[in-house]
Amino acid sequence: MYFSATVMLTRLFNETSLLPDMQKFAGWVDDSGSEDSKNKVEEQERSRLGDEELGEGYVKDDSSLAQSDIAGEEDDEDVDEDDCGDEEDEDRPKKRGPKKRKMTPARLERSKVRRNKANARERTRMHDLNSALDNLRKVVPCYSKTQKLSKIETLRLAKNYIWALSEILRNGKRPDVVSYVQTLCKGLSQPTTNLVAGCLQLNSRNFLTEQCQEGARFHGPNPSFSLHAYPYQCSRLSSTQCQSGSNAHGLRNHPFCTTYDAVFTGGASPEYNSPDYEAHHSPPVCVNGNFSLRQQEPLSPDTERGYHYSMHYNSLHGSRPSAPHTLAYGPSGARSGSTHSENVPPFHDVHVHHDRVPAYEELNTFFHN
DNA sequence: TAGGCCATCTGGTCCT
DNA sequence: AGGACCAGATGGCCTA
Repeated sequence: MYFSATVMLTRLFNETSLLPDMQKFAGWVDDSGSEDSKNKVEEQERSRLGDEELGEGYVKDDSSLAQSDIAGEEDDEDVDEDDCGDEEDEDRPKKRGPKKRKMTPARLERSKVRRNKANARERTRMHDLNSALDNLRKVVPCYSKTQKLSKIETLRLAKNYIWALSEILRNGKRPDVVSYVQTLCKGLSQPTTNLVAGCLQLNSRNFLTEQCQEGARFHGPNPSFSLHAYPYQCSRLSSTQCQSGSNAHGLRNHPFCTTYDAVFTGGASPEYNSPDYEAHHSPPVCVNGNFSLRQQEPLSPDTERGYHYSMHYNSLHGSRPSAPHTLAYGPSGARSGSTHSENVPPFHDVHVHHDRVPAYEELNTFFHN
């Protein structure tokens, strides 16, 4: 059995049976956004149907179908000729496969209907996929209704987010904000990096330059990151947008973005309960703690085109640190100061350490009951 | 104008 | 036969 990306995403975010208690726990209400997308889709469908009724829709469909069908009809004639000629010309190899039947007007019509139905199904499928992606956008850090992350960036950020949460659970300690942002931004484009940094109330330029200058900090005995230059300039988001923080240009603070303190210091974010939020805090879930180490694998130049990957995990080279308290995150960063002695597990009733695997199961049980 | 992103159509493949 | 999934092609929109 395999799960395609479509199935995974759709099941993950559309089938409420999978996550009812998690949603209950976190107060997720995904319907608002999906309503928007549904309305949009319905509007498009109405206009499309209207065009169709007017005979203006599916022009390309009809023409292409007509062309292919015409071609098919020509093929049919060829087949018929071949059939006649095969007996005469034995040198020519016989065509394999089922013989093409002549396209009668009825078959032509059925073919058109079938093609249109297939197109409609494909549209629906893609809409479902996009809807699932929209839901994913809402639960990853830095959700903005006006400045949506692209599909690929959404997936990358989600992957990093899961990774960061799993590291938090595994270590049972809060990371410093800079390391946390670094984890989230791994492999993201510069605009998205700026967006994430802005979401976390971190001046992205300072974040980047500071990291470049202080990169040595992350190359200690247990280095977590190495950071090189960011050659990318913010292209899609203006620099003012990127650096003015989460309130810029309609960007609304994502609960997780604004609640770094709330989550990791035990404080409460005043915005967290704001009705303005379209998204809700996603519960940290670590399925088994065994996240793939394939992040070290070379990325496909095709899929990763145009981006300069400037961060990588040095500590992910195959083996995990055996000590339960080995930090995958670097020392204290810009905001946390020297507060390691005050490190509080993000979830007071769950202490997850590397050598206590059942904690993950307990956590899963907690979220699924 | 180029490049990125996206929606849609389309034909192929696999499965039921 | 029909549906689901996938990838390629194409054209539109937006931004630098």
